[in-house]
Amino acid sequence: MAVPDGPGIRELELFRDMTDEHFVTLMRGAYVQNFPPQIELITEGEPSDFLHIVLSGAVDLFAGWNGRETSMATVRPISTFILAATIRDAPYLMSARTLEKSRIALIPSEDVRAIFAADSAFARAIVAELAQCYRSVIKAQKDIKLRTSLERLANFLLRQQKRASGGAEFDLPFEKRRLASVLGMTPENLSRAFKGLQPYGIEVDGTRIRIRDQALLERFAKPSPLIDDHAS
Amino acid sequence: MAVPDGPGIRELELFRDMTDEHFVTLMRGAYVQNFPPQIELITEGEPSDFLHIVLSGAVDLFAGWNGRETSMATVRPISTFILAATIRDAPYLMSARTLEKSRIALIPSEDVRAIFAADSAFARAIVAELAQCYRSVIKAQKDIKLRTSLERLANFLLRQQKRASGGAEFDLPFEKRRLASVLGMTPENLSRAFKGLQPYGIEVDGTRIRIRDQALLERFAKPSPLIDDHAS
DNA sequence: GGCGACTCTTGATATTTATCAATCACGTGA
DNA sequence: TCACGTGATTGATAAATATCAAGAGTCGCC
Repeated sequence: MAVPDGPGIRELELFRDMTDEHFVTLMRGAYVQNFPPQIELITEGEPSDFLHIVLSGAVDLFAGWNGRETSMATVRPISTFILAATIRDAPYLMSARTLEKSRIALIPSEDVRAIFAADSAFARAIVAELAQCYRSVIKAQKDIKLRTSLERLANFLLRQQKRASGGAEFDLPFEKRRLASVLGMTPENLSRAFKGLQPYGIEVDGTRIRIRDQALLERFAKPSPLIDDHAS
Repeated sequence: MAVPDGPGIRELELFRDMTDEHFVTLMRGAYVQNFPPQIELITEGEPSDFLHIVLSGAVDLFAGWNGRETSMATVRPISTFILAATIRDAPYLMSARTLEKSRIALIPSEDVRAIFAADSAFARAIVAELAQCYRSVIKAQKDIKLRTSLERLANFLLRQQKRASGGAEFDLPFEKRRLASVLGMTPENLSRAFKGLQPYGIEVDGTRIRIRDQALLERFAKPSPLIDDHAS
């Protein structure tokens, strides 16, 4: 029930430039909660009552249809999720579950919409964030429509490598079966895809990845900033 | 070169609530142009100098990688495209080309960003539009990750039917090869997919579609508002 | 009317991906 | 320590999808 004034939130791009007064108002109705792993935080189809912010841990956004399920994205600290549903006051399009023990801030959607109308700096930040999210999904869409699973994996590894300081070795950020789902394939196929990348210098040991020949992998993966740059 | 004060733009949700003064300012730098079919309006990777608005005709948004190409969406009057790139002042993630003879309004991105900062009603409208766009892409992503090509086609037909007044017969809104690309398959496979839907009461005659048994098709397609409702 | 360019369709085949079943590896807790 | 559960891997097979190569229809145009 503590007000989430701890490290992080205020420094989020989304809240950085709004007035103190509005920030306090927003936080008054908010609360922070700790969740164990594998807890379903929201369910697709439900009304969006809260804007969620991951303070620590990790959250998986996923969606289902007709008995199938697919992982759409992983949210890591410190960022928000389901902003769009909150803004439009529309039902969630995705479900969310904790991957690890996580600390989540919840801000009533109503308050977000109210302050959004009153604080133009906040409004601007929301627009920037939404535009960013939109572009991320477009990139994911291009990834899946233009590339084979092997190419998707190769490019994922390059992106992950960059995120993990750029060295030749790094760890996968989550379980392989979730990676498979994110990349739009089955766990069995992911195993085979890793083998398929051996000729391009990929070594796998459990969750540890080693890129033996950076140039060779890049020649195969052909990463493009218009798909793989998460920043722009 | 005429100022685009004709029917439509001002009534767009995006511009409806902004002040007259700001609207006029925005339109001062804008211009309207007619394009023949198959003209490439923008190219992915280029800086986003203009917000585009389709006044009449139709525009295809597509993306390419490594010699492949895929159709991402079709923009029909009256709506904008590449709003996100304009807002973030980032390069286009998609290219755009006219499908038919089209009338397009172009508003300098700089002006959009300036007025956006000054007019809170405009800012709010942009947020609503962006959130809408984001949700649309999420739905498209779910469509492609959770469904087979046959299911995607079946649901596309149901969506198209609804858009075309809901009768048992309607026309495809564009060429089959583009439809194939939108649905993430090859033209050959689309042909076969249409045949595969015959047992579910689909009849195809050129661009004309007939749904002989609505309930049967829906039982197969299992449309979901969380994927197929374009409105919410 | 008939040529040419184009899309669409069809068939044969290859590739990619999924499914099913079994085994392996690893960590946890009794 | 050893069973147990879980995720990862592997192999065999099936299904989905793509590719290649014709052919058939369509449309505009001379």
